[in-house]
Amino acid sequence: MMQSIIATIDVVLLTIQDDRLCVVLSKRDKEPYANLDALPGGYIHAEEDRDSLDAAVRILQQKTSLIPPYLEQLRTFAGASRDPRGWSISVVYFALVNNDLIISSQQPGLTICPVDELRRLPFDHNEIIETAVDRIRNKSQYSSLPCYLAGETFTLPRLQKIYEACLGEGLNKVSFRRKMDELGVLEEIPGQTESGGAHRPAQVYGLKSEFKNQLKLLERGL
Amino acid sequence: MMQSIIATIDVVLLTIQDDRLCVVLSKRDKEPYANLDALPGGYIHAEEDRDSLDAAVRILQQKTSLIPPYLEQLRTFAGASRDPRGWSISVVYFALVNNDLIISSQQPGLTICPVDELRRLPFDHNEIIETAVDRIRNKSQYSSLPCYLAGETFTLPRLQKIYEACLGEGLNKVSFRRKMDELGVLEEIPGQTESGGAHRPAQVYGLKSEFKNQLKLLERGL
DNA sequence: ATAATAGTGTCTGTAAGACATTATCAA
DNA sequence: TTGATAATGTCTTACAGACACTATTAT
Repeated sequence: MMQSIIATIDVVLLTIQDDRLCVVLSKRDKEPYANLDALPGGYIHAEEDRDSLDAAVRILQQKTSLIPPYLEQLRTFAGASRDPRGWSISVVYFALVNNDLIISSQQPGLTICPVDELRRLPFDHNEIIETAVDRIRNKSQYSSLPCYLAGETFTLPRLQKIYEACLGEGLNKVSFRRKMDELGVLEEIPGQTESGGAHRPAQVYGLKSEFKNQLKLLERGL
Repeated sequence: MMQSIIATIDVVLLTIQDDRLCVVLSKRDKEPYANLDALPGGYIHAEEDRDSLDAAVRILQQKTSLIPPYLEQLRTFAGASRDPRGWSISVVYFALVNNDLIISSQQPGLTICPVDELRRLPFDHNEIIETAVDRIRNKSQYSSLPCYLAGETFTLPRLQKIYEACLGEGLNKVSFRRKMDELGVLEEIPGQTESGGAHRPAQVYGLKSEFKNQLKLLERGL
């Protein structure tokens, strides 16, 4: 005789705030752990979700009012002891979004917290976030992934800060620029510069349209 | 009202046969698709499996009589249309094993098939295997992963063939050996060589014991 | 002018691949 | 000896990081 298994989706939504990698938490409105901050999540709805990606998009939309520019499956966390309701499966998704979009979403109950300053979270959400941070660290080494954190337009110094926040270490400026050039996903926005103080203004770039929905990989890492 | 969701495990068990990357298929003993070859899989048993890894080990043991030296989660495939029984979640694991162990397991109903010669399989198992091949391709570039396909002892030319089968491309011998040296997971077995014909015999190596249960990563890939 | 950061040129050490040479076996 | 593969030495080229220099702004 089979006892029933709870099927849920959780999303690790990452963003950059003050040059730091942060995770977006949502205050839970139901038990268990009502009123505590946790990863945005919810049940899979077999009647309306065609697959788990569908479910992740729906849940993210409900909890954060956002459609992030990047969303992929992270991993599944499943077992008897991770949820007080019983044996549960959580298919976890991993999303990136520019901080400004979160602010402008005006969704109540959201908290943005640096990933290295998290307190104890409900369920196994700390472990899940660790896994997500490992993933972004890894992919940032050889792909255009962090560009999805940067918003529509950005300067190269800004993008380097984002890569550094993702990787958790400083990068060589010359090498970084060579690699971005090699990646070939950026396009200079002609004539547009950003003057951020008493110094030479920086050229503004955007993602080439063909890479807005497609990661580009490097042969050798950064 | 929630309709129930089927929770299963499938395992992509990969091995090397005749210098080719192969997947181990198991003849299904139940409907749907009874008597067809498919990935070894089964229901999660909430009463006896503590988590999904437990379930994968149990199912693999039942279907193949094997405990592979390497087992990790691959990805979850979930949706309404992948299984005729209804909305299903399959948490898929990815395992590596030396071919000799499969032979010696004597388990009936197993087929070993090159991954590039697969016919149409039940469910979304073709897509799942593709994902697994992508994974091994990727990890083989910068880790000791393929060593788990090599058995207890092996020569460097043999290991290079295995890496090449995983990567789907030839490798430079000198670079390969430098990288294996840099990885530092191998130990020469003193005095032991393998004479495979009318030529100089090759030195035999094994995995250092501290790496038998731990992947080692390269800073830069092969 | 000065300070501050953006952006680029150039040098150097390292690492990867290509090639060649030596080693060791069977026939 | 010959042929085959193992194993290693060495050369060349490419690339990553370091450093320095130029560019352009605000004050």
